[in-house]
Amino acid sequence: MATMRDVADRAGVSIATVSFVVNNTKPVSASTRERIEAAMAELGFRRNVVARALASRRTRILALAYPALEHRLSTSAVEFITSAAREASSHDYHLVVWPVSNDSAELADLVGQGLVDGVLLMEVQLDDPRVGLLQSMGMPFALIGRTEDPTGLDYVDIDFDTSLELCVSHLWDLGHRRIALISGDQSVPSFERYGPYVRMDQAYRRIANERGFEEIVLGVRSGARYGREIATELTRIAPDVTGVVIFDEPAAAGLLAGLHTLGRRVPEDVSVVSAIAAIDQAFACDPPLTAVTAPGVELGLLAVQALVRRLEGGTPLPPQLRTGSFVLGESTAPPPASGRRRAATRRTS
Amino acid sequence: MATMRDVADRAGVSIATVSFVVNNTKPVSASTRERIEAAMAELGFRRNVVARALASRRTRILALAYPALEHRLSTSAVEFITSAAREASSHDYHLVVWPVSNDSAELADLVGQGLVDGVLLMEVQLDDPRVGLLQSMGMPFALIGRTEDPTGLDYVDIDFDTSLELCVSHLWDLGHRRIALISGDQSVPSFERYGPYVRMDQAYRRIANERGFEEIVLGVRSGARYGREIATELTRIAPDVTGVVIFDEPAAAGLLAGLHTLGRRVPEDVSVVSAIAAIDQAFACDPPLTAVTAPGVELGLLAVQALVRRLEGGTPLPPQLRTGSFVLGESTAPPPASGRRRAATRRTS
DNA sequence: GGCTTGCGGTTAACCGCTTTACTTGCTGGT
DNA sequence: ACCAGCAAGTAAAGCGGTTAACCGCAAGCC
Repeated sequence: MATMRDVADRAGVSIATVSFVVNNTKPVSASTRERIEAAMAELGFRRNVVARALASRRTRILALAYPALEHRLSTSAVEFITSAAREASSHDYHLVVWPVSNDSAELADLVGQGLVDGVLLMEVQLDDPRVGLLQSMGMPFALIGRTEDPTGLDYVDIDFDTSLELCVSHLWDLGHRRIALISGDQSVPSFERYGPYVRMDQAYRRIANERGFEEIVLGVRSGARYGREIATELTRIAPDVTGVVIFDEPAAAGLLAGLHTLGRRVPEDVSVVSAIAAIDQAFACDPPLTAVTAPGVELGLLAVQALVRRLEGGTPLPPQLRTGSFVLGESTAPPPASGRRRAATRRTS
Repeated sequence: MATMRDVADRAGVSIATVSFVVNNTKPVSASTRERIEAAMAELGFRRNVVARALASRRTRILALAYPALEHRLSTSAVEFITSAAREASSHDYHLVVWPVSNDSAELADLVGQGLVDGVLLMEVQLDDPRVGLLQSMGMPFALIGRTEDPTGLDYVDIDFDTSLELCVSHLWDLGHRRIALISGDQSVPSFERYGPYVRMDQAYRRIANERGFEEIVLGVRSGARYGREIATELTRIAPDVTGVVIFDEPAAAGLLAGLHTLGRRVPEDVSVVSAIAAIDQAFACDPPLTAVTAPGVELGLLAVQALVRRLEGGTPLPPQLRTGSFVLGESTAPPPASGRRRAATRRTS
């Protein structure tokens, strides 16, 4: 590979001048610039990013740190990674992936190597130790998700309130008044302080309260098999529920299958809305799921933008909350007559 | 961050000696080593990987290049990336993701930057231009997938023959004799030279020939909605088929849903086997799919091993073909009586 | 005792680029 | 004619390591 030295020699200038035109960092006369550009073209010059990183103390590499253990929002994860990498590349950054455990020693180790300028933190816990760690190491970062009190931090996240609002409104407008939420099982140790579950829960309780319907919340572990189980559980605990919002992608499909096995028809007997789904996933279900899609692509992009903004010293990007788009499937319909009667006895907002 | 200079000063040795103990690259007396290690611990020294990369001309960074356009084997992609990253990290390498288009100019550009020591190529076409490019640039690489003639290349891939054998044997042993393959639609431009489809096709024709059953091949575009369409197609074209092997994860779910809609029961009327599936995905279907899982984790690991081996100058790893594991679901059963009769008139191998 | 050897370290030359300080040649104001 | 000011370039000092070459010294050998 040709170096700047080679280019400089060939153009008859000093190496510094080459640097100036490559980075456009100091004015250079048109004629010299031309000679240099010609030389670069002839030699097929590409600047060595490692040397540049060392000299400029900025590697232009970002890390995406995500817990390898469990991929809760897994289906959107590829979209997310791809989107983040593309956006990074459009800002002339690279993206490395760090599948770190929640153990922050591992993260400290990686950060200490000085390979990256900034870190994107996925799957943030409400009291995530990694946040404090990065702060104490002086490493810029942005969150996908957020801690309990994310004031002053750069973050992007799903707008759980609006997402759930979309789901519930849809059911409500169809006439449902017994609407359950199936969310993460917070008795599972690693789930108990998981932001999305907590926030979805809060949103549900707020909405139930506002609209005046009874709160029915079930916890499910992530995974299709658990979705099947929860179908039984739901039927046992709250047989009169006509509308279900489920917040776990794999479990949603399992729920559908489970209800089917139990002889409960969807959507005739029960309507199901998935509060998070990749669009293709929703289509793969039978019946196709009515769902709010996961804004993975958008979040990946925004997270990188926020981080880059911070790194380049611009005004920080304000926190971004995003909702996926509502996709009408065939898993929702007006409640059966009995359900509707029940509803009539209640306050209708 | 403490530098080697700091450590050297504190331990009262030269910076070279520090380098030798850090890299264990030259013998150092026990006492000096101890002093240096103490100094490192006290200062919290972490060697700067960028400086090391520049000096040693090895960045210890690997790139994972994958076409961002379409993620055909998408569900296993996260597993794959994670697994590759973990394996890389266990060899003290980092992994950057390059969602490049098939345009090899983009790849050439990235390679030219000198950031990485080697490249993992995903979604390799039978006549992938990127292979020649990397060779001509002298950049070590390993393939996930393989070109038409991969002789001399480092690659890992799915063992399509064995995978399909598992699927067909299962159906055959249940008594099926009319067994169709639903694979990628090779009339779609970007699919026509796609290795997995071609190889799965070949494997099917070979097996059909060996066992003496009629070849019935349908092409489907990737995606659940197309799976639904293909259900109709299948029923129209070959209504007497009792066993189906489908090689597209999203379409498999769609196929199930489509058959259901058409009133064809699975597995009573038709048995369905997915020749590639993430385990959770298979469970999410209704009925749970009998499937051969995608060996994404294993392939990610092996690909990195092959590449690292090449980089470190060991004897190259021979090509690795892997089959996922067979998962018995509830989408397969003996064929209906009429189907079985038909079969009896044929050669039973 | 003189000479080779091997051990444990040190010196210093890079790796390829960025960036600050400095030179040089002009222009122009007075 | 003199000096300030500016534009265009250059020289050189790093950035934080790696590594080849070298060096002093004690042991080993005849």
